[in-house]
Amino acid sequence: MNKSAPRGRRPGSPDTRAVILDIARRRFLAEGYHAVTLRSIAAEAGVDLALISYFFGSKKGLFGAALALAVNPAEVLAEALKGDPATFPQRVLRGVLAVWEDPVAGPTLIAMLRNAIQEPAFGALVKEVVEREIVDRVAAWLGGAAARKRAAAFGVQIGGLIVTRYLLRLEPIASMTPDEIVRHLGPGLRRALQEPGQRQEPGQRPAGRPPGGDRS
Amino acid sequence: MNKSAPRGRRPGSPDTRAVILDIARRRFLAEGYHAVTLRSIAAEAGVDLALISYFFGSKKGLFGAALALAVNPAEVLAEALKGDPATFPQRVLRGVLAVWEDPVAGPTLIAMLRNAIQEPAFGALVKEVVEREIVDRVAAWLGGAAARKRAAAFGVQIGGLIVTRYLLRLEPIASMTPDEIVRHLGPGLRRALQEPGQRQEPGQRPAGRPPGGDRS
DNA sequence: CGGATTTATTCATCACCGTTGAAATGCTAC
DNA sequence: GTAGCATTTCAACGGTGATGAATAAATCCG
Repeated sequence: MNKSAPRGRRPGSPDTRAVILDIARRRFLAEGYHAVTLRSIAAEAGVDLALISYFFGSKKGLFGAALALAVNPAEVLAEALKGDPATFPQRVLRGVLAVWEDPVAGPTLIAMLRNAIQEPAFGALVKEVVEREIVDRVAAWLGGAAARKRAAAFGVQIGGLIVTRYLLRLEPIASMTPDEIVRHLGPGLRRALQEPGQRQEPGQRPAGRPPGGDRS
Repeated sequence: MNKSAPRGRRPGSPDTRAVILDIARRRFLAEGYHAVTLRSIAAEAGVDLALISYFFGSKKGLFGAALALAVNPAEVLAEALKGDPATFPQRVLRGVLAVWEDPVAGPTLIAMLRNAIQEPAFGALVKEVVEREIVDRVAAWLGGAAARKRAAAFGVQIGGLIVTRYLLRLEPIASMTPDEIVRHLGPGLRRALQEPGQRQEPGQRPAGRPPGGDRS
């Protein structure tokens, strides 16, 4: 019972590369980077192990290629930046929740973040993107004194939400509804955007700061 | 040049177990779980590979044993719960910063958290401890409506601080001084502890809310 | 003291992992 | 058609964590 396929190229034009990529994506998301072996992917694709190296160079290369087509999280922010400044935190929260709970984008982002936390090379990339695309933009939008630090305080809370809700799945944060999240996190988020000395005036946005303001 | 040690037990009473544990701790903290091989630890300890399995069962067992003697993060909270309620957030922030920047406890906690995020079994343990020791206690201390959810909003921010500052080392949060952290995160943290509907009155703790203890 | 038991240690080996180089085969351009 | 390129399998390598058997010291017990 010699079932080994003949040696060279297969007849027809089967897109083997795409098949491997599909299987890899599904497996990596479901089981995590280290738990998935190249051999098992090759077996599931009905393909020799070496073909994966041929197409993607290495296991890391395959992982990167499989998870490449994620959404760009910066778009959520760009969208949220456009509306009424008074409700900016709510919009960001809604957007973040929508993206991270999207059945295709969410798991991809989670897998990427998981790996960023343990793989320094990958982590540096995430770090750079977040700093440039998130912190700097919020800081520019904020203006005023210590804008970058206020943006950081904002980012801390968004990051905390993501990690506790989606990575560690801590309760009760993991099972709260989006409305509850907005209700409980919105005020603190808004407060973090203000300048630290200031008191919050009831019923209005902190005065004297038109949204197109000066740089930090 | 046959340098192989004789087979059985060594003379004297060398505490080989402790030696292995020491080396393992240093290496795991410096290089991370996956980068360290049991063989390299065994070599550095001048010991056969199988001895590690004999003492600790598996690589995971060794990792757990090597990182077991960490501080109890719940103590930080217990300490902070005792003082003036108005400055509770500041005390927690100072305590968290002190522990996570401690040269011995800090790296241990970071390594544990890193692994908790990628290893579901280990993550479940962290999850349980945090929920029981942190969230529940803060909720009990808070009292009032939706105490557990307000405590969760608090925990989100503390968790976000830890992840962004110590795990991902995002700027500018990673290089801010403790004073700056307290200045920028304190107000948002205090706001998260209040009940969501309320407006913050300047200069005092939230006044007596209507006792309509509605579950959210 | 001396034999039996427990504890510590090495050796040899296993199955599996990711990577690599060589060979074989089909497809495409000239 | 045939030369070259893209795809595919095969075979092997060194490295990994785990495990069972052999051996020697320490300890217990009479």
